[in-house]
Amino acid sequence: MTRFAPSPTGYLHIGGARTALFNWLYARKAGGKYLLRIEDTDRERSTDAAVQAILDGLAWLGLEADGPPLFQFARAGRHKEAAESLVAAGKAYRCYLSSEEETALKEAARAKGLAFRSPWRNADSGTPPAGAPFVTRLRAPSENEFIRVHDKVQGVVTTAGREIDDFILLRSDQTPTYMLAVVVDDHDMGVTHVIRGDDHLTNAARQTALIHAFGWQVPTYAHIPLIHGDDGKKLSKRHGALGVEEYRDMGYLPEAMRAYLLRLGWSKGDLDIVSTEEALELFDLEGLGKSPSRLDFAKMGSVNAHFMRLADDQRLVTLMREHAARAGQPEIAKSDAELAAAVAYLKDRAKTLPELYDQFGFILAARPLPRDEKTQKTLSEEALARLGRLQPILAHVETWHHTEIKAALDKFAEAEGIGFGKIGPPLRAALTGGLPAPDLAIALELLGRDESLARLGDVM
RNA sequence: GGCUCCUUCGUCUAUCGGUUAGGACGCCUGAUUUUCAAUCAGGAAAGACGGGUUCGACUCCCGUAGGAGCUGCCA
Repeated sequence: MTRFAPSPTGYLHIGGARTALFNWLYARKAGGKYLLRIEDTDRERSTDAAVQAILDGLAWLGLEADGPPLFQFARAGRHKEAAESLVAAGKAYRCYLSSEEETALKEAARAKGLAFRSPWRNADSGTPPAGAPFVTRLRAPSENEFIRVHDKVQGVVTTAGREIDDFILLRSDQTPTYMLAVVVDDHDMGVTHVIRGDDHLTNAARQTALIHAFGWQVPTYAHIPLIHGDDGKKLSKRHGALGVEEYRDMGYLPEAMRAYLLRLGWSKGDLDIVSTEEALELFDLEGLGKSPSRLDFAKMGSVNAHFMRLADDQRLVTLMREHAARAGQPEIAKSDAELAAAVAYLKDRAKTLPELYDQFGFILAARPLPRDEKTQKTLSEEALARLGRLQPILAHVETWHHTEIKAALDKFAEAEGIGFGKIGPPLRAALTGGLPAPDLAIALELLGRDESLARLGDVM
């Protein structure tokens, strides 16, 4: 049983997406379940829009949970009850410190290099002021105890009890903190494996102390290194900490995102691009790396190109149309079937969906095509004369298919007694006006006979 | 400040005491060639630094430097 537990305070960024992917893969591989828990105990910062963004992002990535999402705040009652059971058992206590007193004590503790302890942790600290607000704190492990976290990535991490402070379980308004909620929920949900960012590594020691207080089973931890920006600094909005929907809008395929994210921090020998199907067979915690990795858009592009080639042409047409619409680009006035046929030739020339759309540029261009200096030069008098002789031949190609067109072109070049190098450039200049386009026979087929002949006519 | 974690080509990584330190992306060169790509062939490119341990260290230990995290009534 694994879980992905984002807090809905912003979009689902790429690091979170990778964490979700690893949890999802691990559960599926092991025949277990993967659940989603929305950690919304911070009422100030949690928003419904963020919840939706996370849900949408995960859906786009195809990382559906094995059950409905659990909203943590809805379980506040259970959390409170759990904390109170700890108080009753003497493992936690009520602390009546004012915030000024607390700040002073914390500063003093820090100056001495000790973790914060409240005087209220001791039973003989006096009678509680009647009606005064209080928080509930964990009675942290004693000075000579050690908490060991057995982490599948980081190894055994030992923390001295004196390093663990009497952290708050229940705030003064009796709502649970993150530390309490995580521990109680993971236990109640039956979570056995916790795969999360290593920003939680030191929290794992705290949580382990809490779990011990409850007398519960400690889950297996795997703290994965964070993803950094391409400058090695922490991921920020400037360099890639975008919501996953922005990657979608940049024209990446979800299966490519999964493959790229998988390799960011996980490896299996020399394997490079690992499809989701293969990953479902191969994923393991042993392959997780220990050092932070950086986002590399160039690599991401090449991975995406790989999956574009494998993708179904009709699907690419649909996705490409969605993108063009979203980007406000003109629609391509051709049927899906026609486009799919073209995509088959054009998709290995594009790394992303917008690039695929751009490949249609030469088809979309309106007649007469503008000519730059280079095309003008290519269309010499000699070349134009030759195109004039080619025109009727193309007009009579029986089936307008690239193999037949190619045969006609070759035959023409032979008849003219010239290499294709003499006919290709001017023909291309006439047909595309210098825009990038595929092989000429294919370009001719895609353009259609009428348009092709019309473009030839335009230059003569 | 204290505690914890990390450190192999520009990037993602393989290596788990003995290798010419391998692969991928990117880059460079060449081939192909009708543009741009794609493709194919080749190339440059790495163990942060300093000490140990050992017959032998990228690999184990210590230190230094750099990076990151935690140290919240945030998660």
